[in-house]
Amino acid sequence: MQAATEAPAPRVQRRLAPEVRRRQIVVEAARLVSAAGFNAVSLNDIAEACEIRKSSVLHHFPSMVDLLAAVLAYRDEMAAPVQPPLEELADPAAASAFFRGTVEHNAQHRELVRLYAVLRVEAIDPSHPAHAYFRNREQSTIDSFTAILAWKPAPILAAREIYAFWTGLETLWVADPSVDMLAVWDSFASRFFSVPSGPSACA
Amino acid sequence: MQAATEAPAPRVQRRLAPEVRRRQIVVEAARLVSAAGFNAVSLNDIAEACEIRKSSVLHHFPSMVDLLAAVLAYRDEMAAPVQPPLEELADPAAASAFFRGTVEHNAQHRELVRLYAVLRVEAIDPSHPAHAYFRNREQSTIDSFTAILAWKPAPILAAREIYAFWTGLETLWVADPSVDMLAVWDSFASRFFSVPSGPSACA
DNA sequence: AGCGTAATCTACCGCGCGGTAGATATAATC
DNA sequence: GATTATATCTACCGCGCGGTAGATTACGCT
Repeated sequence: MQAATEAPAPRVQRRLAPEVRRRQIVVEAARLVSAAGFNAVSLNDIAEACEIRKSSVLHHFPSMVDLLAAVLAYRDEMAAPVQPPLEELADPAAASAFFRGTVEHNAQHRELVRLYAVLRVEAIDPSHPAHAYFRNREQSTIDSFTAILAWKPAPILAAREIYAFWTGLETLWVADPSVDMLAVWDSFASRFFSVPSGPSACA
Repeated sequence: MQAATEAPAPRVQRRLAPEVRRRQIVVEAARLVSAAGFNAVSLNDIAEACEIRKSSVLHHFPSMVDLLAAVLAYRDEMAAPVQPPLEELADPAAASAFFRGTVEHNAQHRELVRLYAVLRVEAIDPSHPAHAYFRNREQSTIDSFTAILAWKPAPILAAREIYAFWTGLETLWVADPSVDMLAVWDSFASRFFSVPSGPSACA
């Protein structure tokens, strides 16, 4: 029966290169925020995930809002592997393939999709620190879609439709991982990208 | 130059019947939560909106979580005007009309739609007090849709598709009121509810 | 091995949080 | 008008929040 009830955590102070630590903080913050939303995550939560103190987090990021900005930049960096020029997507087949490929890609990056879905809705509130970011991003995304869907009778309407479905599907999938996102996408896309005036469309 | 720099708020203590006050608290809480999410609203915010103290709010509701439950019950109460039996919706025309009518109805109740959209995503987190509520609600909604869409080749897939689009569209509309929700809905529904084997479908 | 930089730490600040306890005052009833 | 029930109030509690100040210590460099 040793009397040693002490030393529950033999912590050793470990020092990381600034860029390494910064990256770790951003990654852990993204993980926590994607799970519970920015409003539900504290400086201490992030510090604990990195096994440091909150003042050390603030040494690398001046404030929580700055850290959130870094998280958004991190998401952008991770979620844009390839972006072909819009001119190459200006017909139904190319557009369909592009969208499907992106859905396929996102289906393998659950956490990033969840981060986007959660923050986007939280940021509807104009006082949310990510409000402007998402307003701009949403606008430019729908603008791109409108350009891609120029062959549709009502491109703006179609762009809003596909964006609404896309985000709705991702949210559904984030809430329930058992949903086969690609199957639901194909169900939608088979109608959305069909050309009803074509010779074989009504077989 | 009157020296009276006092009495900025000539407050009079007003007493309301419990059911009236309870209702007021729930309505104001719903308004605030729909705007910023449950995580961003405090007891004090709600009390101020009712022009009482937070301890008075807690006199009517034992805790914030109980108040949230009341808010959810309030939403259910407001958002279910008529619900025809499923058997009457078992064909494309009836289903299409039912869905369209509900979208039309929701387009006139922005705040309730926003409340649902915001809480639903916040509650993806299992530790959120509304998590179980939305898990159940989402499941039963998709189950109902599956029954209504039994005439589709893949009813479950179709149910998830229409639910994803619906919620995505509502979220898009909540974030940007300039979106014509009904027009985007019709764009989607005209394909979703069309019967490609019909004689006039490909005119 | 010794030095200097700076990443990390401890300690603290003011504030607002959800919630509790008990005093006060409003309004219905007799 | 006096009595009573209770809605509302004031005051307080412990805690965790984001953020600051300054001491400490790990590590690269010579």
